[in-house]
Amino acid sequence: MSSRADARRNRQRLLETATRLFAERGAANVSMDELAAAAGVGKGTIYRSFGDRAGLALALLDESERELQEGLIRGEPPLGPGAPPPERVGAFVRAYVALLEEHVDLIVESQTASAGARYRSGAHGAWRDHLALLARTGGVDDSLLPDLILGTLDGSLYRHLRENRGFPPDLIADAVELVALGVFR
Amino acid sequence: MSSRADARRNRQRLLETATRLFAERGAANVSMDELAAAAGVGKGTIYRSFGDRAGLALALLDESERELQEGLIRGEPPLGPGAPPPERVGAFVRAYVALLEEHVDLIVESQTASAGARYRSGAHGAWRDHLALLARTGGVDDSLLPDLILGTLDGSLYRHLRENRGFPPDLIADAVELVALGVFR
DNA sequence: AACATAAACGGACTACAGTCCGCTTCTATT
DNA sequence: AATAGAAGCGGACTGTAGTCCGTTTATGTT
Repeated sequence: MSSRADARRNRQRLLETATRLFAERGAANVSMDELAAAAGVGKGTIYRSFGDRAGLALALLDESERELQEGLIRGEPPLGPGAPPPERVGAFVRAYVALLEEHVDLIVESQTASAGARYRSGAHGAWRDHLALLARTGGVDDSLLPDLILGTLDGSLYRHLRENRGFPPDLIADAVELVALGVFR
Repeated sequence: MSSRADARRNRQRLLETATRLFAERGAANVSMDELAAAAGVGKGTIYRSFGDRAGLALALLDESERELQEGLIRGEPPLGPGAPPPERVGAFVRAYVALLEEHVDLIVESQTASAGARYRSGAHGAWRDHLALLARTGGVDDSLLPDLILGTLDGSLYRHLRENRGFPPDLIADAVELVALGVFR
């Protein structure tokens, strides 16, 4: 990691403080100045550690995203290896909807900054790779379909469907699964 | 429209000036202050007319979106009425990709502002309604699938696929069509 | 322990979206 | 034509993301 201990400590404090503040008042209602003040550091320190607001959101998502990745690689089937591709696609969709349900705010924050920050994140690449692998295994074109399926799992779309249109997570997951399986037939 | 002639005139000038500036330097590189100055009005006038940046983008998109809507309602099949639903879905996808190709920047701008501005726009509702009608006609669930298909046509995703991943419009349209037809089978 | 130096810090500063409200201009009415 | 009131205007102001750079501090070296 960072060579200096104080930097690691500050980063850790920022992550903890951000988690708390975001939980208390909603990510969208916490400014970077407030976060800096609450964590007792200068604003520059946040930006040194995380680059920008999207980077902070991505860092806060990191743990949950790693867990899901772990499940995909080493978990029990059908999420992990062993089950036929269509079932694994369904399991992934459900797991990702659970992630959305818990962290929409962060996921949306991670998208808001300058064009396509999230698409270039490591986690997003992992989801794409996973779906691409399943596609190849199932004999399906793997170049664009993974991105399109992930498009149906977009954060602001999910929030819109949940909050404005009133659909429950299960129904959304069912519909996304239907779309995904339509191409994995 | 507005009751006052000067307001209509200012709105028109703003639309023309914005079109020109956006074309010259890219929408993302034109600030609201610059636009106001270039159009010779105060900044408040922009906000009175368009609400916010997303509203301005939506207004600039209006003409092209109306054309597409017109094509859906009164155009020749397969875009217009008369062809079987799956063919009409394909035609819509291609037409929408053409719209994206021409106006990604504006479409992305129309999404950037506060949560889900675009989802609540009239045009987006029209696309959803259109796909929902086709779904019903084809005996397919129409509650969520239209939104998910539109999710695969998201502006920032499209830009990412075009600019970062290097796919040409045709391939993207093919893939989206495949996804859409997968559920409309 | 003292030092050199690179890493990290912090807060003033910039640029920008969006708000607010006192002032101006249009227009319907007489 | 004069007028009153509503509609619209404009630019100073606010809040916030992100940058910049002079100052401070951690750490490896002697």
